[in-house]
Amino acid sequence: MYSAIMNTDTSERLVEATRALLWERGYVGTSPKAVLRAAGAGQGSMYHHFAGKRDLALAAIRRSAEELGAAAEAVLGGEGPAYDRIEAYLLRERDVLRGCPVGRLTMDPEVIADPELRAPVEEVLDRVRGRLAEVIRAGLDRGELSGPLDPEEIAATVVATVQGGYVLARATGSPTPFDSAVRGLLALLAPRATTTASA
Amino acid sequence: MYSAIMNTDTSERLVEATRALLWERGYVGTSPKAVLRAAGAGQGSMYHHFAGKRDLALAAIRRSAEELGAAAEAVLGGEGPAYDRIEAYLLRERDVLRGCPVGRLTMDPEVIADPELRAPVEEVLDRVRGRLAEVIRAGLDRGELSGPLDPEEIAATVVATVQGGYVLARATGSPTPFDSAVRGLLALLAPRATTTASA
DNA sequence: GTCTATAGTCGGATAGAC
DNA sequence: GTCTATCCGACTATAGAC
Repeated sequence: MYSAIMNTDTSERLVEATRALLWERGYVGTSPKAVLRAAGAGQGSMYHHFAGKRDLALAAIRRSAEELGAAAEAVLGGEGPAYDRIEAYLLRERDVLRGCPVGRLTMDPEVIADPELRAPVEEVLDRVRGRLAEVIRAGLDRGELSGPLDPEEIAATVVATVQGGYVLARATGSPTPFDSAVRGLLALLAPRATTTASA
Repeated sequence: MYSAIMNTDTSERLVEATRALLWERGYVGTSPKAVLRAAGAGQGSMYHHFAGKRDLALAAIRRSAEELGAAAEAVLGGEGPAYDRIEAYLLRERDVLRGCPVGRLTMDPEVIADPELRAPVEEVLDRVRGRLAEVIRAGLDRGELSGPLDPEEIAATVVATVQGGYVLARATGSPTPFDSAVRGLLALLAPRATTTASA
């Protein structure tokens, strides 16, 4: 395809269908047959555009990772104070009960065992973590955040809280524990009486 | 089995093999055949002791949940200060790269869709969260923890950080981000200069 | 490019001998 | 209680017609 325009074509529909199924059922739980049914295509179409299940999943995972990275950058790249940007990241619109389309894949042994499939997952999660660390570091420098905190560690805590929040929400069948976890973290991050350790 | 003694029997081996496979591959990724191979049993044995895959998984999930609850209670039930007990919970021995044998199941659509399979997962996660909330509430009452914090929220944050830490660790193939997330959370929980909001 | 037909393997479960 | 034999459908892929 040298003409990149015009794409509600079959290839496109196959990738989108795969993304949805990967999100819901993971790699092991997603069959080519199910993808074809969802995309409204036949066997031949899929094997014409992709080498097989793995190749199709690779395209889908790459796109999901890209999308997640863009969404994170959209809320973290702003101009406000560090706390506000972290808050925006934590409170951004999410389909909590569906879980994270990227984080979910880490529980798939076949994804984790395959370096190429795992790479987009690792990269985007690292990137978000790094971006959060920058925001936190800037916040500490400007005195917007209190205490002797390691930016990399806090960034990991923030991402982990979100990823773990999905787990709690799915376990209970309700978004409530996700929201609780996020509010708890925000309370811990909230600038206290700025008496730092200088007392 | 009215004589509860004597159990390295087949039934026992089947449950243990199922627990291990469920942990590694999840419900959809675990086949009866793989369980039988791991347990060194034949088809007949399994269908004699259990009604089928689902029934076997139910037994395995219940046991894993029980074990997790006991491990959590062991570190949280101590006598020390709240911070120390939370720290003990966060730092307890874990096979980080294998993920959480219980939390992992929340990503399995067939487990989540089946109320009986989901119940042990929900219950134990709720129980740990409740137990942590008690510890935190006591810590706040005794002034061991600072600030206007909601015990239920902080408890959710603590459990979420652990569950999400597994995700980050598996994504990178290293336990490091799990440890970072935990240390970040401990730094946030650490009693500051106890100047609370009374200034 | 897309379709149907076909192949070989595995998944989950049953039947019946021992 | 445990075993082997067997069933049927699903999974992943290939072949070849259109």
